[in-house]
Amino acid sequence: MVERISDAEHEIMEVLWKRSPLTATEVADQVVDQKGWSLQTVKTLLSRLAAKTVVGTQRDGRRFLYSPLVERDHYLAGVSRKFVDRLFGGKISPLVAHLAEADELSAEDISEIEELLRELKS
Amino acid sequence: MVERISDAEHEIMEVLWKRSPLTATEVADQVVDQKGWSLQTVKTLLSRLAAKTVVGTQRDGRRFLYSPLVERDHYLAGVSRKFVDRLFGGKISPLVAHLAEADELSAEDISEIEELLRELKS
DNA sequence: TTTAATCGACTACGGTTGTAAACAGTAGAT
DNA sequence: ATCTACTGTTTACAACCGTAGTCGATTAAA
Repeated sequence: MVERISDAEHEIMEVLWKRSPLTATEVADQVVDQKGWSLQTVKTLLSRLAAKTVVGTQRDGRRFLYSPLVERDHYLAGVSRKFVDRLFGGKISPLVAHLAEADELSAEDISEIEELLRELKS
Repeated sequence: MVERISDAEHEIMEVLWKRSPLTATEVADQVVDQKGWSLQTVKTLLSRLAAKTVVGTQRDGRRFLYSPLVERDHYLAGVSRKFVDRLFGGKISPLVAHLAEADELSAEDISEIEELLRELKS
């Protein structure tokens, strides 16, 4: 089971999943402006992620290089499962139905999903 | 925007969405065994939900009757949106793809979703 | 009418989260 | 050799969460 990752921590993970290893400052450069966080905040989040052993650290002189230790796919699969279980009794069709009802599905979404399903069946 | 509802609170909401209004004890009867909570815990959760104005209270003698003030559909739509936004860049097809890859989609799920999409397009 | 059961309100308390300041070590500049 | 800038570490702190004990009021029972 993958450790729980909070919302703010998840932002950091996304950065590292895009490219790694990175220093704290490099990570910060990609989120500070967008999220309005301070460098200190980013460092705290990185430490917490490291403590949870969901990112790994590698010394590079006086600083650390951070890299994800869990794969994005693996993590997403886990949280998706939990989400669908908790809110939709484990079935994804009600979720699709909900998004559909709320007009959250674009024509593009629809064709993409159809394509996916076609592949699945073949 | 609907107030944030925590996991434990959500359990309570599900009970109230099924039937309402209910007294605290009645709500508790439906979750205490299953979740291993005490009656006090249920009362606390109900109070917090009431404080968030996501359930309403109606005096009935010395006790309260609790009812949901937000519709389940509305709430689910909101959290689904947030979830898909945060983890999948707002697009649901990657979510479907994930569940599919993890073999989480049964043949039944697939046909249900196809049916949904057919309806959408008509 | 005294008592026992029941209600909601208030209090508690350790853990997590978001957000960061303060601090201490160190490498590089002067 | 000193100072400065940059690192990670430690500490902070309020809000939220899970989980519940306690307390004062009230009602139903005896």
